[in-house]
Amino acid sequence: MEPAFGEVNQLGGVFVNGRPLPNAIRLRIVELAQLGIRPCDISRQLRVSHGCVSKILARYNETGSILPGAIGGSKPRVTTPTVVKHIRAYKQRDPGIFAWEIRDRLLADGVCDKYNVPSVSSISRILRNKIGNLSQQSQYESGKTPAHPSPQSALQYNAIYSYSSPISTAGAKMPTSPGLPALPGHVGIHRTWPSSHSVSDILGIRAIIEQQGKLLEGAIPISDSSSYPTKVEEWNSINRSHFQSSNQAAMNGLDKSPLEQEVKYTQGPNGLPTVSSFVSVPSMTPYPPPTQVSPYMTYSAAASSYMATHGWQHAGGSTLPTHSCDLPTPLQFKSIQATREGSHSIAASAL
DNA sequence: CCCGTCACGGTTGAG
DNA sequence: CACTCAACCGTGACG
Repeated sequence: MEPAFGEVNQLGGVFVNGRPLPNAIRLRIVELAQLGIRPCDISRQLRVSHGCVSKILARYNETGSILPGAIGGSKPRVTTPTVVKHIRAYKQRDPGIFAWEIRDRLLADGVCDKYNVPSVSSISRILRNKIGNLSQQSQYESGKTPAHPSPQSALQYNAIYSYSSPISTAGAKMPTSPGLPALPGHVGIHRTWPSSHSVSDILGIRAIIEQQGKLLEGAIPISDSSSYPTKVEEWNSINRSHFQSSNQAAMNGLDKSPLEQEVKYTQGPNGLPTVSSFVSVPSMTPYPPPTQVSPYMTYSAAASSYMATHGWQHAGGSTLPTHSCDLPTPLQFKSIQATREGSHSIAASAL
C-alpha cells in the first residue's frame, strides 16, 4: 500500500520510498548541474540526497535521459525480441501460417531450441498482441539497450521536456555545456511528431521548442531506454493534460512551465483541476523560505496538497508520472549563480 | 568536505 | 486473479 504522504529525508526533502523523484526535480538537478552548480549544492538546494543527485547526473551523462528507469515487470522469457521478430517475418511472408507452423519454423531455423521455444498459445498471443498490427513496432524490440528509440516514446518525452525546459536559460546557456551528452545526429524535434495534429502544433509551441536548443535535446532520452515499454495511460494523461492546459499556457504567461499545468491537471484528477491555487504560488515563492519543509512546496501551494492530491501516488491506478515544478526563472538562475561563489551561501540562501 | 558506491527497505508490473 | 520476482527507486552510510 502506498503512503498518502511521502517521507522526509535528512535534508528536509520529501520523497516516497520506492518511487522515483518527480521528473521536474530530476530535470532541475540536471539543469543546475549544467549551470555549473556542484552536486553537493544541488543536493542541499533541492533537498535530495547526494547519492540520488549523483545517480541522476551520472545517468544523464551516460544516456542523456533524466528519466527514471522502467520499474517493475519482467523481461519476456520466451517471447524475446528476436523471437518476435522472426515470428513477424514468418507471418508477413505467409499471413495464413499457423502458430504450430511458426513454432516448427522457429525450431528449424534455430531461433529457439526445444527448451525456449514459445508454446503455440504463446505464439498465438504474440500474433494477436504484437503482430496483429503489423504497422506497430514491437515495444520490446530495442528493450533497454540504447538502440533505436521508439518514436512514440520519443514523442512523448518531447511532449514533456521540450515543453518544460526553462526556455531562456536553456537557450542561452546550454550549447557549450560540458555535461551535455553527445547526441546522435541532430534529430529534429518534430521528426518524432507523428502528424500535423501533434501537440506542439496544436499548442503552437513549435517555435518555442525550436528555440529550446540543446538542453531540450539533452533532456530527451534519444538514445536511452525511451524505447522501453512505456505505460500508455501515462502518456494519455500527459497528452490530455497538455490539451487541457493549452489555454492556461497562453493565459499564464512565460514563466509558467507546462509541467505546472500538468500538475494543475493532475492535482484534481477526480474533480476540477485546482488551477487557481496553483497559478499564484510559484511566482511568489521562487524558493522555499527557511521555514518551509520541502522543495515540493515550491511546486504547489502546500506540501500537503501536493502530496495528498498528486496523481502519481495512486497505486495501481492510472498514474500521472509527470510532476511539475516551477522551473526557475532566469532571474532565479542568476541569483543562484550570484551566490555560487561561496559554497555555503547557496544552501544558506536557499534554505 | 565532496562524491562514488552500495545495502537497504520499498514499489511496480509482466509473466 | 493472486502470486512471483526481478527490475527500479531514493536514502543513508561508508570510504
